[in-house]
Amino acid sequence: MSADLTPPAPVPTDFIRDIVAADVAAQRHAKIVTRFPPEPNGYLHIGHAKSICLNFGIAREHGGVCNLRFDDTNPAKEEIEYVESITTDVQWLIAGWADHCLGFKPQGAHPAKVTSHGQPDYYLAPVSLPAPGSPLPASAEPFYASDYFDALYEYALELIRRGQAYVCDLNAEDTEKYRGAPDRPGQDSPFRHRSVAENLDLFQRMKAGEFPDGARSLRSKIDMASPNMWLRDPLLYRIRHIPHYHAGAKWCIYPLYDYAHCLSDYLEGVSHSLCSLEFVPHRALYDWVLENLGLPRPLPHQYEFAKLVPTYTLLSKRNILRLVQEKVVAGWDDPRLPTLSGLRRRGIPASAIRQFVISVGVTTFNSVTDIAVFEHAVREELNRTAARRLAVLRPVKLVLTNLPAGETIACAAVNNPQDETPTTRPVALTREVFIEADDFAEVPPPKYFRLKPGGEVRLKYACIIKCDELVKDAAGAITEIRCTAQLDTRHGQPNADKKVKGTIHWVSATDCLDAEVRLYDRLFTVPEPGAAEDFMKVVNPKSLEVVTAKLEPSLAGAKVGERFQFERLGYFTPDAKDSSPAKPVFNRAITLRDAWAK
RNA sequence: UGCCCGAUGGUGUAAUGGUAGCACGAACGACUCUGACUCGUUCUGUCUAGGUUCGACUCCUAGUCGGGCAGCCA
Repeated sequence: MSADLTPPAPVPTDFIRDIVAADVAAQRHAKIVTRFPPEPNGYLHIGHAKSICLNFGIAREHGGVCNLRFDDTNPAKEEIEYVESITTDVQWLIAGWADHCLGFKPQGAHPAKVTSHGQPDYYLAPVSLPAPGSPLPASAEPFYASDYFDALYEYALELIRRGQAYVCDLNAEDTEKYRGAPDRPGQDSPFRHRSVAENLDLFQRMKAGEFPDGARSLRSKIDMASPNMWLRDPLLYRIRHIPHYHAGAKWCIYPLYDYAHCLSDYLEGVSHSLCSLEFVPHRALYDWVLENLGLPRPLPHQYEFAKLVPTYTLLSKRNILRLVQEKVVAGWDDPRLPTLSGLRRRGIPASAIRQFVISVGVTTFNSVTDIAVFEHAVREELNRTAARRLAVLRPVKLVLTNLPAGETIACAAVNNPQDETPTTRPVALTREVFIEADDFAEVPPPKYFRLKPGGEVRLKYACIIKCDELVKDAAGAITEIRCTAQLDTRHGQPNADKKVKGTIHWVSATDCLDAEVRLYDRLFTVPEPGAAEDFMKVVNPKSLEVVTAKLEPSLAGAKVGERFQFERLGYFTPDAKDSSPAKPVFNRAITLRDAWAK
């Protein structure tokens, strides 16, 4: 977790931040508490990054806290693998930016019985840090909705006592029939008018495991004729005789999202509960549960915003899972995927992801964001921070005929021209070098600045060379380009200022490193793969190209997490899984902008 | 064809009854030991029709178009 030296970008306001600011001004909450509540059933992607940056952003702007909470109320889908990856990804994304706002709870802690305003209540606070910004103790852990099952059960009992919930014996099919349709009112369940005593008895027996899966459910008693389908006596609990990855085998009844989520927010003292637009119809239910329990503390409120939809990418967990299962990609962390682990492995800095999702803004309009906005944020960050190195992806041999074999000419290469006081490193020019195949054309197209027969070009950081002659094999392919080096055009030499139109990169053929380099391109060929009949049919067959490149020797020490600009090519990082000193593997995060290619 | 939500350039977003701005993108140009970066110029917008008002992107009405809602998923 390195410090982020990015100057604090001005945070644009939005309608949610306006609401929070008004609540702060009115002192409606003792503290601003938000939460990021993923279900641990998949990996986090860049869409989640928008939610993370909103929730943590609001917390940090108000000296508040944002709890990481696993919304794990469906044991059929959730796995420990996902809680681990999600925890890692969240911490990576906010490191150096909002890590001091991350809300974790003491290990093993459950909501405590407390008294609030003279009333019995439950509450679970995040660990309190000795000083603001101090690191979380190793004993802290994320919040889990499944830690609230006891409290949730007590609240359900209370709802029953208040006559607001009942045990229903309808099966799933009949429940659906009774619910009616959006343009047709539903019908009351025949079990809607059971006595409180009978409901209490039945619900306790549900918990005790007396009934099979689906035999009964606990339902809210709201309005079967409501125009809002989510108010037609929605289920609160279902019976599932399966163990839970976190709660163990204790339960066979599990709460549903709409019941668990609002109460989880309440238990944690959440002030603002932010979710995406598809939950708008659920908001009335969120409020109903909280309001009908007579809770003593201030209630959290739900606000909704539009999801991020970038072009040329697929964001739903279900679809990403399919790409993984059908081996279109190599795993959840394949660098072509928009998962946070994939983006990290590809070499995308967390700060660029943050900058991107923040720049997109927060509204209630379902929009599609041009992926170019993301690419711009990545380039802007990497241009500022990445050290420059020389590397040749598709090497062609070039011989400097006036330079004796074995002689080396010391040159100084700038590490990052964007630094206020750029430093340099030595690179050695030798008789034989590699240049990029693209940088030579026997028959140059119009306006070609690079090397051509009889032409001159500068070898970056070295000198100007002139192309004298080509050596070809029997098939006519160029095997060697023979040039003369104009050594007096080196930096500090009399003709250093001589101008040529083109400058190309190079690597010494006798002092270089072989490396596998993975060149990634968009995974899909169309802007909205999700709108295609079958997104499998619009997968880009050229999304990955692997080359054996020649690298300048200093790249031997490259470490995972370091990012480099290979000059004139793009930004690259060692692959976290496959790269080793003996066999370096680099991933291309993104190319440089290339006006010439167009 | 019930209810809810939304609509500003190619894209995203700002303007909260008072000059429609910013960013991405595109085109052209300058600069350049990265055809990068940087800089300059240009491009394109308030869904429609009424109404309120001195004045409407903003408020009202109707329409059009788009999205959402009928899991014992979240």
